[in-house]
Amino acid sequence: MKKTTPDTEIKNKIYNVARKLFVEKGYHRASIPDLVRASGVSIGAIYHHFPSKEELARTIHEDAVNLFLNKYDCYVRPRQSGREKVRYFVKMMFEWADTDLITVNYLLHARPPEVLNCNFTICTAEGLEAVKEIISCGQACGEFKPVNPILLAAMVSGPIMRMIELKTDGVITEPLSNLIDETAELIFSALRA
Amino acid sequence: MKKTTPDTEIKNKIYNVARKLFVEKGYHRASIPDLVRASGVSIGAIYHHFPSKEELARTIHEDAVNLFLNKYDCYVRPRQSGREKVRYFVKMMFEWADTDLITVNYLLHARPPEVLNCNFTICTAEGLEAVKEIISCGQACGEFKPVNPILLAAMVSGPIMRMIELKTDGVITEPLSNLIDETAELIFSALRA
Amino acid sequence: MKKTTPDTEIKNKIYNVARKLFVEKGYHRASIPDLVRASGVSIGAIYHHFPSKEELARTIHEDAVNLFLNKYDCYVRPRQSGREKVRYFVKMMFEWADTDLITVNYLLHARPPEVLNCNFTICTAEGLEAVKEIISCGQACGEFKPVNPILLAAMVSGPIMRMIELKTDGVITEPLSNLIDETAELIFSALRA
Amino acid sequence: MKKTTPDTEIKNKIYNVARKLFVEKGYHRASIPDLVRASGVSIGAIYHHFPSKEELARTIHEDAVNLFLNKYDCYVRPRQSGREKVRYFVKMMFEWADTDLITVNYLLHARPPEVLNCNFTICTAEGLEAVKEIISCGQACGEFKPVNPILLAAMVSGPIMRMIELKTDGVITEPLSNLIDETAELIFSALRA
DNA sequence: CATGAATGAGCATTCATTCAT
DNA sequence: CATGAATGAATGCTCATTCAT
Repeated sequence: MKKTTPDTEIKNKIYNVARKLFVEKGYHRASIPDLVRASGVSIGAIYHHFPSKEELARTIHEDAVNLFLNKYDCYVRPRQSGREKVRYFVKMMFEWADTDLITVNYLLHARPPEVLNCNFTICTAEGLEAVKEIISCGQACGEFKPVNPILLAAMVSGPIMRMIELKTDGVITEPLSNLIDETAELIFSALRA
Repeated sequence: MKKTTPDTEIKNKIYNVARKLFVEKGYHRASIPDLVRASGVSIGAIYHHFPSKEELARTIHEDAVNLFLNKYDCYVRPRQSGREKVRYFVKMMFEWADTDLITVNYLLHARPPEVLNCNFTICTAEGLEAVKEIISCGQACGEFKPVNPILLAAMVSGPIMRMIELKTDGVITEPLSNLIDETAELIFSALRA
Repeated sequence: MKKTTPDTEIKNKIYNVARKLFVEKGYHRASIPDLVRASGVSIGAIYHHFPSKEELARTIHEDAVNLFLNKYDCYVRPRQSGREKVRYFVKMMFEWADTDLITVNYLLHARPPEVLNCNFTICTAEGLEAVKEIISCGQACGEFKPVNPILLAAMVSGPIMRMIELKTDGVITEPLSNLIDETAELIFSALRA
Repeated sequence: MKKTTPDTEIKNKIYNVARKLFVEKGYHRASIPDLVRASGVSIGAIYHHFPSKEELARTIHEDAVNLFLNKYDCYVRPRQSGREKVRYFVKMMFEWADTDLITVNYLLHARPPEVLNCNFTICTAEGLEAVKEIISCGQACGEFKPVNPILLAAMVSGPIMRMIELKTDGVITEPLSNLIDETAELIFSALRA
């Protein structure tokens, strides 16, 4: 994994505050002056560490994607059955959301297409690939229904994303990790052949 | 249903172009000059018909919400079983998305909370109520699993939203209406007791 | 006296509301939309009766000037002595201010130079002439001090304007007409030889 | 005295040009682009140094008020008799007007009430207090007539303001300082018991 | 006569970015 | 490395005015 994450203290400050603001207010409403205010760092310092606001956003985004892919490799890929992969995918996302809702929301909602030229959410590009891999594994061994795989992918990612949104919006108040098994089971009961 | 939709030709032009741009570029990136360019209407005309950009967005948003609620009342509420309600909800959303993807996406993604003071997506506020109504109906008669209703709600709305996103992103190319039965069945198999 | 004052009901409405707003908010802050709001008259009607906002202001201003000159001719000019002229000038202004503070303030403060190309306050142009006439009359017959007439003019107009300002600002609450004799006497005691 | 006056060169430039334009054209007609044109400073620089046009005006205004109050404390307050106070007040204002007509006119005419929330001219608020102090001192020791003090105040401030206006309008061409004694004497002859 | 939709120049302000210190 | 003064394009919006009805 390419390490893009900042290492000096001040760079870290900028990075973290930026991620928070981008999620809270959206990329366009989070201005450099906002960032300066919220971080206590100078304009100059921001432009010293990042070539532009857009590049700062891209860095944050790519780090989140890489984190996602890493987590996926660790948590999900090693599982043998489709059912287990689904369970661990839910577990991975819910625990991550409990730990760092900001990053997860960035991944889900920062709507990079508006900002960057890439178009990534968990179910698009690399994200979509991950979920499709779960599906094709489950379908290959006859564990999942032999229907349109895109549809099954939506059955996996859709509820997970919704749950995280509902957590973010305060509709769900308990930790998502309490709901891992129930959610995974429900999703699995839709997929199972 | 309160009719907020514009009636003069030019007001309509502004309204439609605005909705399109707000979805395509997001509220903040869709500037008034953009709107002027895209619609051929003058700045003054926009402000003659709508008191502000924000109010224009709010009008569009409320119209979409009202449309959703109306459709829900017509399509979904009259169905007797939970299964039928789910099927007609999927049908309603997929056919709507095929007919007017812009409005549906506005509803799903325009993220009005950034802009407006309301916070509505199909699964929040009125939208959430609609889906919860489906769930509680299905649970009341023992048709659906007696688990956390929020979770079941996410199992309904999540996949639908995902499918519409995938259609928007071009991952799905066929009309969503081709996938109504399959999707509804899949969702139902997750919910069923 | 050239009669510029409007005669139709609607023209009158525009005229009176405009004068009020020009004094209250100043010419530049009193917008045509404000005028429409405050008068209930349509934009079109305003432009039907007056060629432009500036011309409307000029009309109002010239009427006020003409009114001033007429009043001067009636009240002040016929007086024989400087003392009487001063007394009647004070009387004229104070009674006018009690009756129609708006017009008087327009005359004093609308600062037409900002707006129009004329530069008139009671003590400039025609206004100045009036006061200078009082002074030269009083000086000619040895009633007033033989000092710089401009200075004496300032001694007449300055206190009168100040009193009207203080009335407008609410510092003086009683009718100015109660103060006519006292004021005139005070001014006269400064001028008298 | 709180020092609000700017200290960097560019801030000074903005400040001085703004004061000049506000007096010449009035607050509302003096636009930021005008300011940019007249000062050679960029828009950004203006907003870097002052949070808004209104705050810029308020700063200028408050500085002028403070300057007035300081001058009053130095020149007028130490005088013992009412006559001397009047003389020094005239002297202070006339010399100030000769030196910096712009600031004095700002104080007299910028009509901040339209803009700001304070309502200060020499004879209102702090200004009025200053003149009233002169009056009450003179009345206390029987030097001035025992009439309505507001009236006496108008006899002091009115002619002074008129003279400065006449100087500004070009009616008076010689330095006002030539007229100090004559003016003070005239005013005093009105006040004296 | 009267209306009000339409126009577009102009305004106050924000913001990403540069660069001299 | 770090600062923050300076820039000016771009934005949302207001307003005097025109003109078809």
